[in-house]
Amino acid sequence: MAHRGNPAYTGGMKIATWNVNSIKARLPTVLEVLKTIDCDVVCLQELKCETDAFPYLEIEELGYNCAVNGQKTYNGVALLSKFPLEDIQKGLPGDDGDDQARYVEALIMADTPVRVGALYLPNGNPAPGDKYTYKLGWMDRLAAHARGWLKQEEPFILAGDYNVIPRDEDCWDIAVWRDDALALPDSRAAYRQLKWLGLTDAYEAADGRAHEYTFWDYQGGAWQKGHGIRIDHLLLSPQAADRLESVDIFKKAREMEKPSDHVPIIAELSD
DNA sequence: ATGGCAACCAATGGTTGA
Repeated sequence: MAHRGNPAYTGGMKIATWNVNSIKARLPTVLEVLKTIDCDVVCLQELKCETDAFPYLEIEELGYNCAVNGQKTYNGVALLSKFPLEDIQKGLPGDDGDDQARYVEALIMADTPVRVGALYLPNGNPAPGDKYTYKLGWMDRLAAHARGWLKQEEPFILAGDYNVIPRDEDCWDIAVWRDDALALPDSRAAYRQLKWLGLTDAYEAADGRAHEYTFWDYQGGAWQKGHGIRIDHLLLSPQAADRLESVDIFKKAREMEKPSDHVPIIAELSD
């Protein structure tokens, strides 16, 4: 793949997920980051724009095919791929009546095709409440969908903003987060349920260090103080996990001009 | 005691996010 900048490189795949917090407000930053991290597949969340308003031209110019599930003002997800996309599906099965644009998947036609789902899991606050119930229901639907995929025994990846802090050491101060929808026992149990199905958290498998984060609040100088949380994850099927080489959190994105409050997390897979 | 920060839509403030 010449686009990797290494003519001798003939395979593998770099896949990133990043909550951009408005693709319109962030476009110059997004384009610069995408060029820098140079991934084959990118999952974007919180586009905050309708499908037709997605900046297709600018993103396609970087060599990406785009599958977009947009929505006005809120949510919105996109799947970008330098390989052709097939079987594009928007929304999770069982989403009937759910008008929130939080999921898009496609078959990435790499040498070995990989199915990828790009997701923006509900925040769930305040908990308890309707929003928390919606979050847990959404996670159940995601697990049901993953179960169906696992039966195919093919490589697949569910990547996105999960809005779940998996472990105490994935935040700067668990005392602050313990009663938050991102860390409550039911949220963590639902995340563990995904892992018990046989999915692998790429970060935990390839790195696993405590106090490495993907989100820092805009408020209170959280970035400068190191007050972050790890909530953006890539979950890999066994066939994808077998190929996991490394994971990198692109923290540089948080100190750029007009940054998102999230940064990309990147997994590299071998052939 | 409150707002803090950023983006959005709509409207000169309210809502959402995490």
